[in-house]
Amino acid sequence: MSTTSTPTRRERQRAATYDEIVEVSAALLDEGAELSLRAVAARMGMTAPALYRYVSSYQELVDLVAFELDKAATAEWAAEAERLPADDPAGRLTVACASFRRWALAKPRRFNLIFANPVADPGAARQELLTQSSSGHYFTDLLWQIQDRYHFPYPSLDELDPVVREAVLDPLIPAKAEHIDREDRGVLWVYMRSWSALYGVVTLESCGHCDPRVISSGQLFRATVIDWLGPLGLEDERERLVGLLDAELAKDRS
Amino acid sequence: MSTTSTPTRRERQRAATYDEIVEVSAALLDEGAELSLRAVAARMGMTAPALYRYVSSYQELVDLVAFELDKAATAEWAAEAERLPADDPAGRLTVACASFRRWALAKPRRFNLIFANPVADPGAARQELLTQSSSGHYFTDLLWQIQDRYHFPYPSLDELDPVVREAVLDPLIPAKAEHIDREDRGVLWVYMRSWSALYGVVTLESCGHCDPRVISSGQLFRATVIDWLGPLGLEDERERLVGLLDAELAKDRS
DNA sequence: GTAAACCGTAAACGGTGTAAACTTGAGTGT
DNA sequence: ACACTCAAGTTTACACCGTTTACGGTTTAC
Repeated sequence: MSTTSTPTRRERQRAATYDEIVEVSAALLDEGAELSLRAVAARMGMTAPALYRYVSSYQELVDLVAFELDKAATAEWAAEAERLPADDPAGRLTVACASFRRWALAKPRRFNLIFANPVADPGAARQELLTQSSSGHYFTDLLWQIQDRYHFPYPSLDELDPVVREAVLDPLIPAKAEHIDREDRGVLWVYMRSWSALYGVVTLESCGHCDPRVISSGQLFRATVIDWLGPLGLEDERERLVGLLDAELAKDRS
Repeated sequence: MSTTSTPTRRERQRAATYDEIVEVSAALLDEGAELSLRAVAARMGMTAPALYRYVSSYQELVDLVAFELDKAATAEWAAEAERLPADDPAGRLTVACASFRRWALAKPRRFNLIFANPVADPGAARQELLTQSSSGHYFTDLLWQIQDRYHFPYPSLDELDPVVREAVLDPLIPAKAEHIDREDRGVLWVYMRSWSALYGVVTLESCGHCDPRVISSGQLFRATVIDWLGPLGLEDERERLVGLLDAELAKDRS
């Protein structure tokens, strides 16, 4: 069984092909071209049906690319956040959020593919991908570290709506959820709420559904992030974090 | 010139065709079928190129349908809000928001077409449509009525970021902006912020980018709306409005 | 060394948006 | 009433798309 030990030649080749598929797809996306099986295949020097050895449908190609680009993007802004020491999760979150937004505005087509894609209807396949979303894991983890350090308040299990309670006890986005004690799962509610806020502004800005000048000013995003300092127990760090945030936003205008 | 007086027979026929295009497109969308020129044309008993007498490209068809469906949806939840008297804008806003969400979850493909569509890149055409978005007008107007009645605080012009100030002075989404005194344009900032919050949760839920159980519980949406009661000066109405909101949310679970 | 598994091809089917040329029929001016 | 105009359709054609099928070679494994 070479699945865990050294991969065989064929396996390496196959993995490389997968990488190239993602790479080429990302290039097409960034060029503004349509993401299509034929275009990807052509640029790889193959014919379209050959791609069916790697993905079983166009939708699966999209899912693959979305998943990998999410992973890559997460690594990107995680790297930016690592400018700050590991014992400063609040600073890291601030930087990561700003990087997330910067990425979403710089590569709107990638953002759209990953985050503004209906994930609900087809049933099971995409739901599972959502479960292992890299960005989801990363932000959940940061938030858990912040709770560990700043002890922001969160609802107890019996304060939660029954349906929500069920969801935080058996979470779809597990992240490090197993590391979190059962009674402390209320933090996940805070996670969901803050993710909703972050996702909201960034999607609004990336999709352009408001005044472009307001987007470029960054004030909508700034205000939204600042609103969340309190609920996350970061009031004492306010000045420092806002400074950090403004420094990040200044990068966008250069 | 019969453009303003009685439309000529040809004009009426043409308008009817436009209506049918939108109608058929909506039907296709709701059936889960792809929205395509050929499908629309076929269902109308025409050939695809004939549609080019009405729209100059596929994108323009999409824009047309999006615009009209936005108008129709706005009329729909405006009608629901009119259960409440005209001098209760807060109640109307509460009901309208809940209706908006209900519509977004019930007709996700319509929602996606209108609100989760990149509007930024192509340049001018779609930007103009955004300007005259019915939903934008409706919510702006309600918020202005609430300000008129409850006098929630809003930033003065010199408190605003210069770029944002420019945007509120010469707004892209005009609504009844001309009715608002120049110095009072800061309310538009509150409008943008609350629109961002509403758009955010609803898009998150409609696109399914979080735990489906949390979506069905409605708690994420509920919490977001409640968070905005304070900033809109509706703290005194809190109990009544939350009751109204919960009554609306209860409809979804039946 | 041989059988099997894998990776690619070519050909084909039905679908898409779009451009061009052509027909038809209703509306208009004299 | 007749001719003219022009809008609203048609047919044909092209290039692209996802997908299926049948068919070759290579590479691997026993």
